[in-house]
Amino acid sequence: MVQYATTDLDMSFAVLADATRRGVLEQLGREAASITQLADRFHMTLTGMKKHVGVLEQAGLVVTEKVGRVRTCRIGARRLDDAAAWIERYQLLWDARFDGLDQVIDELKQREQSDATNDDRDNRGEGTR
Amino acid sequence: MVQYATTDLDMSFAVLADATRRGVLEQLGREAASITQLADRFHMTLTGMKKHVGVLEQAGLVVTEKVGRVRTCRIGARRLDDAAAWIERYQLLWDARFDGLDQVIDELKQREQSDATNDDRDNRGEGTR
DNA sequence: TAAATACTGAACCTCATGGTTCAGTATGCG
DNA sequence: CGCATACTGAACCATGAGGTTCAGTATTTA
Repeated sequence: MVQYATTDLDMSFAVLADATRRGVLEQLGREAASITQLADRFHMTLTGMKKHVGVLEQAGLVVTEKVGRVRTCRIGARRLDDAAAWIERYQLLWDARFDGLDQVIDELKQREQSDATNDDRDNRGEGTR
Repeated sequence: MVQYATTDLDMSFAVLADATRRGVLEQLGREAASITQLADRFHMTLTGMKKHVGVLEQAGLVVTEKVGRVRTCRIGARRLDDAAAWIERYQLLWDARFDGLDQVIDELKQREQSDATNDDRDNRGEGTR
């Protein structure tokens, strides 16, 4: 479908945006588990958990292996380095920006105060029709 | 339930799961911009970009200020520390898990070899934990 | 004052997500 | 064998995300 246009980074972050999936990752980080065990632990149907595991597996964050009728899930070889790297890069940008802007911010705060006496409504402009 | 204070983390990661939003953050990290400028840069309607900015603003990652008819967007005071922290914590878990399993894996490989000389082609040896 | 600019909000569209139920299939056990 | 267990897949559902258009409102500019 459409989804293949999305990048690894998109997928990494999207995967992490779900609390259940983060929980599963942490759980598997501690100990391998079957689908049933995970479903129980997160109060969800087998089918529902299977989907989450599928997402995690497709992202390379989890590997599974079926032995007999039991599918065992473990954390996968892929780390979250790309996501971590993006955030780290952004932190640098942020630091540079804010370090350089410290004076400007002070100025803005002062200006804000004088503006407040004048006009403090910013987003609710309609009074007249 | 076992879950975290899901909302913040959920939001942080969800915000980052969109390439446009990541781009906007990077852009604003370099230089403040109006909605129109951002919309142009990312080939999107004003309304569309406004929504993204709204999401970023609600997450505290962007602040905006309307002066006259122009709304100027800047990166906000909030850093991505919570997201970074989660990933970092997971990296530790991951390392511990995989470091701890190194010997096991080595053993398994060796066992594989001796098994191959035998007759048993079953190498799914993780049964014992 | 009239026209262009910049944003805003409502309504709508399409598609993905997170979850379910239900009906299988394969496996293990007594 | 016959039943319970464990997973699988299809179908369905509700919600929300990401985007659009269209019709405004407010501000600047000529």
